[in-house]
Amino acid sequence: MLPDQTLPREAADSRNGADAPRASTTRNGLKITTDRVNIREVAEQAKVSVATVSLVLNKSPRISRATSLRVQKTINDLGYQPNRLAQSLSGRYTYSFAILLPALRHAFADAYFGEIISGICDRAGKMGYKVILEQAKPQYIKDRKHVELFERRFVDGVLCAGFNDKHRFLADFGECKCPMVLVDNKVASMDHVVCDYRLGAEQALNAILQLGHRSVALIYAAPESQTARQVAEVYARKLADAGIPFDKALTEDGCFTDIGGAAAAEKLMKRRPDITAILANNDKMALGAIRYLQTSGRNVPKDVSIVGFDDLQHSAFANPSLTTVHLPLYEAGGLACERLLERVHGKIDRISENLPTHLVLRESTSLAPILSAAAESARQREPAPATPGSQRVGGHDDGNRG
Amino acid sequence: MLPDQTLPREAADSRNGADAPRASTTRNGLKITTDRVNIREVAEQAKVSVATVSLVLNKSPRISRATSLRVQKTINDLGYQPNRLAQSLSGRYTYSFAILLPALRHAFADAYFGEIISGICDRAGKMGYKVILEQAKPQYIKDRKHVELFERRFVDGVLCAGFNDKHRFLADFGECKCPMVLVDNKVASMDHVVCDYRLGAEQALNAILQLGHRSVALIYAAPESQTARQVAEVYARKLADAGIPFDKALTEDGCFTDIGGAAAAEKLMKRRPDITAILANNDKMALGAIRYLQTSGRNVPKDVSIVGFDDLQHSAFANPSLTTVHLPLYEAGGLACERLLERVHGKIDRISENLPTHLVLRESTSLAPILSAAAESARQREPAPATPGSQRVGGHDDGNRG
DNA sequence: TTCGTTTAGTAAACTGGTTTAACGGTTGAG
DNA sequence: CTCAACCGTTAAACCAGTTTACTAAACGAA
Repeated sequence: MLPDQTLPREAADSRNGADAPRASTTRNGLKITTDRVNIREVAEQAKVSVATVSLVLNKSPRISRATSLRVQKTINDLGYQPNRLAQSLSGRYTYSFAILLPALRHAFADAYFGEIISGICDRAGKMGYKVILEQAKPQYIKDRKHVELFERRFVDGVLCAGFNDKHRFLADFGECKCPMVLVDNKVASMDHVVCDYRLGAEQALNAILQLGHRSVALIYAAPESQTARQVAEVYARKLADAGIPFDKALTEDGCFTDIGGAAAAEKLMKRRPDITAILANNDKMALGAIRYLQTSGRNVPKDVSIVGFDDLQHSAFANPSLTTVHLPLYEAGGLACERLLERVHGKIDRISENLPTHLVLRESTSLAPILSAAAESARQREPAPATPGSQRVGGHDDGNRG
Repeated sequence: MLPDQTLPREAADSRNGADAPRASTTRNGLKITTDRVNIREVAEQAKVSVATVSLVLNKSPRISRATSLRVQKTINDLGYQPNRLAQSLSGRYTYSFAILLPALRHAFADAYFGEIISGICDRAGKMGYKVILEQAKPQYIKDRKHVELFERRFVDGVLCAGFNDKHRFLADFGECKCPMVLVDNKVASMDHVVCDYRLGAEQALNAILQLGHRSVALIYAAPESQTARQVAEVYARKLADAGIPFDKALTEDGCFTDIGGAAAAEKLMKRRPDITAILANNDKMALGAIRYLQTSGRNVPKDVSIVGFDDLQHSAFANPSLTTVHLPLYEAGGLACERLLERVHGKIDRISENLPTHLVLRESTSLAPILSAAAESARQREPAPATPGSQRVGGHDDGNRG
């Protein structure tokens, strides 16, 4: 009622310092606090200034060991924990990253993204960072919510997976100087951490060619994606090196989905029934292709061998289990996270990491049919080149080229 | 140098009001602002108070239409966006939820959790909430980081998936009055949104029994989990209703994994080679079981029928494709998210939702072997009860019991 | 003894919003 | 023609931290 009843904060606080015996419930005569203990109560209790408590929290060397210990004890006694909203508001960092994925149906249920996300979350957790999940739906991009992540201080950085050249909004991050790292894809000259698809393709095709296959098809996807193009390039080159001319009829888009893979396999086999091996740009399409081949009465691997890309966890439990190029997606996620943090902390070097792949030989590949009979009769002379089972074909490939 | 050079904020600001022509770069004579436009600049430009801008932002009815439009225009002109750290610090909400998962290896790569996460993220996005990802590692729980999520104001609520009775830390949320909803599991009397495992088990067993199977095994997992126990209960009851006595030798723990499922199938078949049908508590174990059966020379479904639980996306592309109980995990995630928000906004009703399942008939089930021959000769009289392919066996089951 | 130089700690500005009590002006009832 | 009620707006307290410029005390050297 009286106009002078509202006192400036300092006055009210000092009055409280005299009145209240231990604080923690009532703050000044007028209002009741919201239970949680804050930095001012710690300061009061420890008989130091708020600034000192803050410096202790941030391990500043300007605080003596004695004071630091005393404040630390008060912090423990009171069970004080700093409010991170206040910390981030006045401090430099939010200690959060976002993971941005394409607007696919149930995107987070995809094992490919799942591996990347797991890698990011584990590493981020170790670095003291939280991870938030975002999906780049068309409206989301139109509203520029991806830039808003930075402008409204949701995050310090963004990790993008599953995008390619046609996703023009990726350039926005660069323009706004927002730290962003692409995971397992490259676009223009943006920062990225990728699996070595070139190496993977070499490993897959070496295996296929060594098994004697000559009619080798490729189920590709998203030619807008640099990594996908690299696989196609290596496919063409490796076949050429083996004296097999490139034939467009041997390639088909599988849209990265199992249904797409099945449809692609159908088109391929109808066009070229002589195909004995198919390389697919991911495991989903490979499993889709196997599904089609089996439905259409063919045997995998006896009639047609299949090789995938990814090495998803359930590919080992397919029937037949899938021979595939293992991509270190978990590791790529973790590394991207680490590099992103360095960037946030001011490091300006371009981020461009290439992680080696390796081939996992399982049951979906075998000798080319023509060679099978020959091998049968020749068996007494030497064993078959590849024995089934899950065996890793290791490390670096020579990768010889012109 | 001079002690009186540092003026109180008001003085400095008013001085700036006279000096600076349009603000936005220099704030007072002494310091340069950090580029982003804040609410005070908007207020200045619109010639209203900061409070008014805030009220306009929050669509308070106390502001006249004219003023609101004018302020809105200034906001658009300046491209102002409120800093959400400041909003959350002074406001009531953080507008963030956490998803807490168990500390499994690469937890986010699991399609089961993926479906739930997708459901949560989509719904949270629509409600204007961000979602952060957390994993309940042992050290995490020891450090009480799960409670810290609330204490340090990271989130307004938590959604937990993949836990059961033995995860005692779940009780901490209740004690601290922290809004938490369990997704697809029940523990004690905590708030939850679950799939109706009882109904699902009925649907699966109805199908199995109708196909004439009498030796039906169960691959269960996590008996600490209420939903898992429900499936086991319905399994025992349904068999009893069909005059088949319960036999512990027909049940085996599969640990929810594909490897565990394969191992369980092996133990079961060695103990009871007469088994002709197996119900597994999730798709992973079902696929693992199929894998073992095929490796050991049996045909699925001719020798043994398999039914799973989950209906993960890739189960339709297995060979044979999996007959399974579809769990509305995506929907459960979304609904849990919605209920959690209501709870955060003060609604106190207990949250207990049960979402109906349905059976998806695919290729991994067929007539019991004994009946197959009989059906063959009887074919001219009536068709086989179930035709293969992916057909949904709809809606609610009668679920008759004592 | 006196004058720099550390050292340890603090007051106060600062981050950018929300919210509440109050205020001046207009309107309606008595 | 008052007085009360209402309406739109605002000043200032408030959320809970970080950071900077300053100061008092202790120290060492001249």
